[in-house]
Amino acid sequence: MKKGFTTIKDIARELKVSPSTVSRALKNHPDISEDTKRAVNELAEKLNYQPNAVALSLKRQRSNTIGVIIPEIVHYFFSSVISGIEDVAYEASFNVIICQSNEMADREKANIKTLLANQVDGILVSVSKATKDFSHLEKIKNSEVPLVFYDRIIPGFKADQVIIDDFDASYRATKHLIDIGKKRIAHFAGPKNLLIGQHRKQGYQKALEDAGLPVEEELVFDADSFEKARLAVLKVLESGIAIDGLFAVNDLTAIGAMQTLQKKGIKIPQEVAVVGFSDGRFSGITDPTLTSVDQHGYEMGTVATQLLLKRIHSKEDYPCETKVLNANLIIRGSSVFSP
Amino acid sequence: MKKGFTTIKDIARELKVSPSTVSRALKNHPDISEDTKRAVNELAEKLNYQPNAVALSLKRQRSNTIGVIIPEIVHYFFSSVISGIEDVAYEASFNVIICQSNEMADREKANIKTLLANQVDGILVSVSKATKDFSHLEKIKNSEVPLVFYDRIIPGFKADQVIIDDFDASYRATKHLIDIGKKRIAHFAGPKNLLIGQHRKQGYQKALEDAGLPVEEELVFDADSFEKARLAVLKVLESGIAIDGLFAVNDLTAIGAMQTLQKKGIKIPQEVAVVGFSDGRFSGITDPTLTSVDQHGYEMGTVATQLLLKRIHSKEDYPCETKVLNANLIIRGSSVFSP
DNA sequence: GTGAAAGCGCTAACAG
DNA sequence: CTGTTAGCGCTTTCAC
Repeated sequence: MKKGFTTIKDIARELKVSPSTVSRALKNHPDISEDTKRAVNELAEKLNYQPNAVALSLKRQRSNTIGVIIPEIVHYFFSSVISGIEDVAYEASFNVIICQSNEMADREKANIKTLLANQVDGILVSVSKATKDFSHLEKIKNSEVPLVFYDRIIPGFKADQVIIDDFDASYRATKHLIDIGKKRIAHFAGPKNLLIGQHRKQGYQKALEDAGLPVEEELVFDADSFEKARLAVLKVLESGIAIDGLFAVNDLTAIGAMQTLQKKGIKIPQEVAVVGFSDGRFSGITDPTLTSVDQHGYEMGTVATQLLLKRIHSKEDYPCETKVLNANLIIRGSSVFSP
Repeated sequence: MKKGFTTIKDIARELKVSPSTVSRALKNHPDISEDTKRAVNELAEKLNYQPNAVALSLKRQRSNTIGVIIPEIVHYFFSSVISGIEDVAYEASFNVIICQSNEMADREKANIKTLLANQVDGILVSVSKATKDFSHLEKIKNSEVPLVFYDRIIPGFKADQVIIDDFDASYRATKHLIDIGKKRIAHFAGPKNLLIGQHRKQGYQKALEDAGLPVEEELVFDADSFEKARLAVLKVLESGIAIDGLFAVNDLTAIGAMQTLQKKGIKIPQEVAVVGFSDGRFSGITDPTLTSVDQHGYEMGTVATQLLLKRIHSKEDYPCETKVLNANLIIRGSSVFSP
């Protein structure tokens, strides 16, 4: 393509030496005389020589590139994961090819095909919600290209993985509400069929249990969006269920709930304290600011990439690793102590 | 790398034909007999043959890959741009290599080097805030790799570009406030040295002018963040400047202002109507919801990529194009008509 | 200390 | 209809 890209041959021709000599000189091979080295490096500099990474990949049978499959890049959590991936990859001189599945199984499949065709040295995957059939992922395993799952894993699939301890995070979020003196804490829960929703609910219930508080199903509501939260709050208020705390499965839900509570004249955190689960960067701009679990997307990206690079660089096989990240509870205005 | 990747040679050997025959059969070349084609395709299928994209790139001198340099992926605007890029690239069977500059000039430079070394067929750039020296970008131009700027351009640099009409958007935002009956509209402005800030302020002023309203410098405040907005509002209130409308240079600023106004008992939009400029997805979750300019990041990504692909596929040179996208004003609760 | 040659996987011009 | 050959840019044995 682009004419004007200097190759090793160009340098060799000009200097009347062989391409192999140039190649060696450029990598400072001990066999080459100082004179030749100097001449080669000077000319390379002058002609702005750049090694052709594609030729190198073909030769070396490795591309110094890792592939990433991400459900949807526009979510703050995922973009921060990418940011972490990118940073670690950059440090290790690896490129990153990003593919979005847009939550479609077909697209995920096509992405994997592309990545494999491009000889990526490893693949990071967060599976799409629509993926039911895992044969394309099995195919990666068979191709001996290292594979690491992040966030959305496939239970039982043998591969390295990085996940968040949803149970623990929810436990701590709920415990925090208990610690500041709340006794009837509602939970706005996610879909029952998603692992993530189950774990968060279980953490909530365990915290109540451990504190000797009753675990009541009537305090758990099916609400995992801004709008559903509004409705759920209205339902709570109408039915006369008295609550003094709320742990929501995500931030948007928490924010929807806060707004509706406030509209009804309920003071936050004095009357009802609220804790969310971070999937955005909303927590700092609400009024009051929202206590929330920080999912550490960036860290997840770095850890997953480190796992992958380790696998790529290792000669022999070793057992799969699972890293469980602890999510931090960031305490903000919506749940400060208020006796 | 990965053993077990089937190559054309493997198929050829097994079928006792030459690699070229296999190559031709696979691309349905008319010269090849139906029998051979069938045999080849069947075996290819069976062995799960995938063409090696790296070898193809080397051969063809084009990689079917475009490089993207993005300041920071975690911003909603930028991640939505990527989403647009990705979608168009995917349709055209192009891969996308993403590099973050993290607003650092060095990193941007290194990224470009990597992209060129990887023989990308074109590059999309939004320049980092720190970039003062443009030699690395000039280098792209010299290398004959097509280059398209999106959002952050370099004035005077000859290349295709896609930008948003900040002036027009601000004009319409301000005009909207005037249309709903506001007469003393403040502007919370961005840094004076950034083009973007200048244009937004100019659009604001022109709208006032055209409506026959006085253009007062005392109504323009240096405030482009959540926190600065708080302080600016307090200043406004203390100084007794009466305002009934506010156009902020971005959403976070608008939200900070709204909250402070509300805390002081001022009703939005009845007493003061507020309009932001979207750089996030906050507008739907504030109370009231925030009227804001939608920057159409996704569209910017698609348009920029189309421009780039056109340039990549075109044989002859043609004059640089500049696409100016109109940003929509999305009217929400913070500025509904209230006589 | 340097060069020639082979080869990574694929294609295409040229032969037959 | 199919095979041979050369070559994309680079590295790396093997010779000298």
